[in-house]
Amino acid sequence: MTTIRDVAKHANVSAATVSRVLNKKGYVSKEAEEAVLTAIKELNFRPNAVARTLYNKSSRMIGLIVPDITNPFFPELARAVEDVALTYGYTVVLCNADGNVEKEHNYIEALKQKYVDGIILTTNQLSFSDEEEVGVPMVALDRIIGSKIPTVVSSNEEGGAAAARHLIENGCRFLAHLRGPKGLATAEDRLSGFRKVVEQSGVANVIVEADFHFEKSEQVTAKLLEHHPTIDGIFASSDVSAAGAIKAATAMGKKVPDDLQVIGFDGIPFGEMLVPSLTTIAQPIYKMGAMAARLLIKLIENKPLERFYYELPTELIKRQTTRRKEENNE
Amino acid sequence: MTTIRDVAKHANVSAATVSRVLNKKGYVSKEAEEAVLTAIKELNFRPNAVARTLYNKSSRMIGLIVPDITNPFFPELARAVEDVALTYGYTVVLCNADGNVEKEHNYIEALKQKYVDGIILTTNQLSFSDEEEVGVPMVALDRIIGSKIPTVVSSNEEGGAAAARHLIENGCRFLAHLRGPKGLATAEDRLSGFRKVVEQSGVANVIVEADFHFEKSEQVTAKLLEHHPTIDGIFASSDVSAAGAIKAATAMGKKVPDDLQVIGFDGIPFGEMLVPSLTTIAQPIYKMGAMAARLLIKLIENKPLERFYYELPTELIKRQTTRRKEENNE
DNA sequence: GTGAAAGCGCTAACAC
DNA sequence: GTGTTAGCGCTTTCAC
Repeated sequence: MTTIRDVAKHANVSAATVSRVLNKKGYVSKEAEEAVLTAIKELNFRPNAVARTLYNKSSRMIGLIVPDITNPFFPELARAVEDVALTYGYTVVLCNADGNVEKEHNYIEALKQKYVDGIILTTNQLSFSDEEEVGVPMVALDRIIGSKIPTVVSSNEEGGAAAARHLIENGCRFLAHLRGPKGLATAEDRLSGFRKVVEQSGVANVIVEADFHFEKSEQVTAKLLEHHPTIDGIFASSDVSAAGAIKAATAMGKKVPDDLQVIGFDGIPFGEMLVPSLTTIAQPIYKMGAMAARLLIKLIENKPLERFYYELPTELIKRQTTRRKEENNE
Repeated sequence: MTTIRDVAKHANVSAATVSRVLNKKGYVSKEAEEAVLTAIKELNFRPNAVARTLYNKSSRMIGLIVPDITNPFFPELARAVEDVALTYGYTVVLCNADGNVEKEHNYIEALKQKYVDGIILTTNQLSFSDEEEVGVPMVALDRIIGSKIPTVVSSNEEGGAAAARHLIENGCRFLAHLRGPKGLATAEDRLSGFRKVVEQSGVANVIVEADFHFEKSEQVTAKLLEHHPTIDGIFASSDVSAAGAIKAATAMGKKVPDDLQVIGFDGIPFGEMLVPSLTTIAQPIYKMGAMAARLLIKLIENKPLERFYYELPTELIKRQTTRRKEENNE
């Protein structure tokens, strides 16, 4: 491995001078600079990032802690984070914490020991009190952790409301909501938006737990439709959950959207690939990830944040699993 | 930050002794050890990973370079790599190279500068001659890079053959293959397996490019079915591609599997969520990732590898997009 | 058994 | 402008 001292010798200057031209800091004469530059080329020198990190206490790495990259919501988020990180010269360390508090803690410790400059958390659990000083810049993504930690979410409550509105406007008269995990703020908000609209309009409704989970949604929907055959609209709290509902309904001989309309939540690419394609409340997933990354980098660089809470709008994407009922029009 | 010297002072020993107990290396008296251990507890000392890395030239990190984590084949692979890495005390740095040679090179350089212990490559391109010394342990995953780099793939050719066989056995008489990107070994192998079976059995067939891509598959299938309305079986080179084919066929009024049978390749969870659920040639994705990670760690630890080429079997998973044609039975 | 000292490769005071 | 030096926090010879 060639070091800064090798370069220095080769260019007949001192290590300090080489460091100066590398970091474009301090005065260096034109001649010295050129000598160093050519020496660097000739020796194919690359500065050792670890030595730099040790001195600077900054690794230009950020940690991204997700519950499970296998959950189709997260790859796009991760991609956005990575893209922005790359732009600013950071690399990202991926951690799957499975919503496990201990695993998450261990990751945070391990990341700190590596001098990561910041951490993006998209975890299920509140794994530590927000007041507790973590000692490293953090931002929360798609999860609300505490008032001290900058947060990026989408408008889950309004999204839930929009979903209910859409089904009702389409003529549905008995709605079901396949809700997400209890205690998870995003799931609670979607439920709350749904509930408000449904109560206001006086439409019959049931709410059941489905945990964002495909098989569980399938099972739960099967039972639900058995007990309440007149359900004609389902709002699933994730697109994967919606797919489970559609599968169960189809297996029982119900036609989507004719007998039963279904709307999901998330807007992952997979919804478009279903037949019929899935109507959904889309979150701006990539934007959320990118924004979280940008906020984190601002935090790292001690730049001022305008706010600590960013709520990005969701959008109703009408596709084929919902349709205005003709017979209800005059 | 508390350092090894703080601990040393607190325990009335030298830094060297602390280091010895930290690494369980060299002789340390029982008393000294205990004193150090309690000092560590009391001061809540955590060794600085970067300082260690600088000295040891090993970061206990591995780089994972994928084309795009957003492609649903890769999250499971990444998860497997991360799980195994965690088991052995490694963390993983995620890099999306977009099949871009330059990006990939930059990543490799950046990773080396960080003293990563090894790299797993799942890239589209051969980005450098295999002979060229990269200077860091590497393994290739789902891609064949060169004879010197240990490789993990699944049996793509046999999988392609099995797909063709399945369609033919089911009574299809005119097959189409939506092939993957030209020049990509896995895609070529699937094609080659398909072709062998089809030629041997003398079944009519067409081959078109679809690039593993949903929209492209949809468009290409629409054209294909227009020109060749009697096509009754499609082998798509990825599950996403199969979804595109199904969508196009359905849009044209064809019923799957009655009018047209479709089989995919990959075995990603998404295939099960489709209605009808997707018959596919499943790769053992998690296993492949886990094996690659284990091989890499062996390489890192200078343990002997049994082989340099591991081909894991694919498996036909029969679901609802294919079905034996009754009218063809006697 | 244990400590002093050197050094991993880099940066930043502080001289000159 | 440039070099010398100390030091980031750890590990490891080499004395004792």
